[in-house]
Amino acid sequence: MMNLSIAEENYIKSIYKLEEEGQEAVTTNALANELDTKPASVTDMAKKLKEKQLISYEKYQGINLTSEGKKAALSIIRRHRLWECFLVDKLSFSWEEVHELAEELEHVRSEKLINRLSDFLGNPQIDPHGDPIPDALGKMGKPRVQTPLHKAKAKRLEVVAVSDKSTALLEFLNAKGIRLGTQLDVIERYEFDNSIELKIRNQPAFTISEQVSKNIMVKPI
Amino acid sequence: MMNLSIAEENYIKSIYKLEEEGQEAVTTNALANELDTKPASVTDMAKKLKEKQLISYEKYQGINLTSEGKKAALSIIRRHRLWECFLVDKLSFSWEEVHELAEELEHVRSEKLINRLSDFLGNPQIDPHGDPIPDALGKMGKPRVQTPLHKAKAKRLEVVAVSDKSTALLEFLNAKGIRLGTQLDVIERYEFDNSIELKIRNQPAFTISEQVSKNIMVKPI
DNA sequence: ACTTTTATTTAGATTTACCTAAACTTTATT
DNA sequence: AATAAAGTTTAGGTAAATCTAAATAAAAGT
Ligand SMILES: [Mn+2]
Ligand SMILES: [Mn+2]
Ligand SMILES: [Mn+2]
Ligand SMILES: [Mn+2]
Repeated sequence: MMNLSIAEENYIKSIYKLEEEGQEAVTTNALANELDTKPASVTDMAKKLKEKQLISYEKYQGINLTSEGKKAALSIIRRHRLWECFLVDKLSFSWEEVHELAEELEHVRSEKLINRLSDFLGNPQIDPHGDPIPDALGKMGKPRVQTPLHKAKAKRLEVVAVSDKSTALLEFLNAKGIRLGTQLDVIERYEFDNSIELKIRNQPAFTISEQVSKNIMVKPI
Repeated sequence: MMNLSIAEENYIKSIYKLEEEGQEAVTTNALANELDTKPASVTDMAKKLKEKQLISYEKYQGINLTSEGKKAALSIIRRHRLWECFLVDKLSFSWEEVHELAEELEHVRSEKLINRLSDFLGNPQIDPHGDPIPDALGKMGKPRVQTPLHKAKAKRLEVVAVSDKSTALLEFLNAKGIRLGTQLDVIERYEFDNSIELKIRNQPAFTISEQVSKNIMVKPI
């Protein structure tokens, strides 16, 4: 596997993410938006990554990772999520603080370092946001059947992941007492704005917007 | 303190190192050599760092860090050495493996991260090569009176640091059983090539070159 | 089918961090 | 003091990663 620049790694990771979110072919605009850059820059980089055989790309046809590209993406994601575990488990950061830091730490490329880190952490399977961690060979468990709260049918649910890692959302969840493993009772669903009234065991009920519930992944208990 | 690029940080750190080694003003050539780059590139960067007020520099007169520059250098060195401690103490790397990795990790700039890391490690005072670690305020203990083995007078000595961090030297020292804290008996000094015959407690005596002894810092016991 | 809107690409610049080759200073040697 | 050698800077260029503005293609509306 060849050496990628930090910029190239960030592109690969974002392409992986958008593909995972369902995009058949990742569009120039979607990538520009995800990476907070301009479409023209994406087109430039697309040519370069195609040259390196990490993506398939034809003018106006969007982008897809090749199997080489997927391998690279999984390796970067593994680093990212292990560093997040380290920060939370060992340095007592909270889940809304670690994404930005891991965004930088993930670019230190050393197999040996990352495998030792994994051992040191007890080879964790999920990161602080509930996302699965690829193993040293790039295997990432099952695709994880993620039901977002706004589509869940059961009344009693457990939080298994959050899909948006922004500080804004995570701080909101902190304030409401929602974290990984939290058990929720759905009291009411309001059709008007798709808001949901929730209750956590000994606490008073509260309401969250659809925007929020879309980003909370749950499983029935 | 402004934001420095990785390249700028590496320059600042190298200037600090060369100043520490005694250079009144750091020369263009010395820096180019230290950073494995070309003198013309050093001149370019010198202009930029002067602009940012991190160094004082006049054409043909060499380079010196300003107090701002020193502050920046100490912060980078703190990060470098704490990561080295982490790698050795927590991930069981050996001392010859950690310099290159720390060379990358040091560029993740977060006060909070580095202070938590320091706490996590028990606020160590010296790194795996015997070098002192600046505290959060940039204080670095005493300048440490480092006697290189080739100049030491006493017969019984303890290894307190190594000044060259190359894998080559450190692996050589590993092979000879020399590490931090090792106690050495000087058996003989050969005037011809300044080689030194040494003995470590239960082991057979062996001889090291001046090249090596220059890089082993000792104190009498 | 034609037109408007949206998405994407190209053309041409910019910034950072390098480089080589040539010019210029400083220092050392006759 | 004059010349040679060594060190340093300038001039001009390259590659990566970005940008804006203009051109072109695809999609959506009528
Ligand atoms: Mn990143
Ligand atoms: Mn995460
Ligand atoms: Mn470095
Ligand atoms: Mn060190």
